Amino acid sequence: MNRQNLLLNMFNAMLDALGPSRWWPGDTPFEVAVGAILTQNAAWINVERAIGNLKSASVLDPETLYALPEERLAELVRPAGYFRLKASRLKHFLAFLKNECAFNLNALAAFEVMQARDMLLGVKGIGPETADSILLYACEMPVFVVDAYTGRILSRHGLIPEETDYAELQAFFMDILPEDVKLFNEFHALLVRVGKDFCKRKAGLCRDCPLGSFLE
DNA sequence: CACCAGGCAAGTA
DNA sequence: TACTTGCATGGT
Repeated sequence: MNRQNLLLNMFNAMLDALGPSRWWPGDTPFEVAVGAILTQNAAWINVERAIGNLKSASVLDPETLYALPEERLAELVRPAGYFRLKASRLKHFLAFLKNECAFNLNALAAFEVMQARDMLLGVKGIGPETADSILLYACEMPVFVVDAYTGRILSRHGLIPEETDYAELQAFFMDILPEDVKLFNEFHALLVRVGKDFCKRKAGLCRDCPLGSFLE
């Protein structure tokens, strides 16, 4: 079986088992981007609380959040953890949005994907996964998002070495798959769902994985 | 109680 | 370059 069919079969196995995902959760591209920063090393349920706080306070839009004092912002995003750090990162991102995008993420659509990616990576607090999540899920640009689950699932099924880094993992998908936003979106969403429900850090908690018989 | 969750940057050697 | 550490809340 060649590598492309391997990946597509893997995708279909997850899709058959779990159904389509309708991702990323968020009402607007800006909310998606904020969620991408808040979810760094945090449980999504806690990010939902933080976003709920921002909505309740009616501050979840670029201009209002830019003007909000950082201490007040930190207070609102507290449930997401690392709250002072994340308030600072959101402020860096908001300054970028104001200065480079006229407060509108759609401005990134004017650039090539990798150029937009480099711009985001220049923001302090935005690393590869956060940048790619914003590009794919908020801007609908074709980059494959890698996360902790991606490497864990692939290495546990013997497809890659455990120490494979972000760029290599991303290339593993992007060198093979067609450049398709919908495919990249659903593929990553399914990997996260499989990761959450079946592929915990402890290898023992890996029963009934949709990919369990995938490579037998 | 210990461990974990959709990372990232800064410091050390 | 390759490791290590700080950042923090809330669920299991």
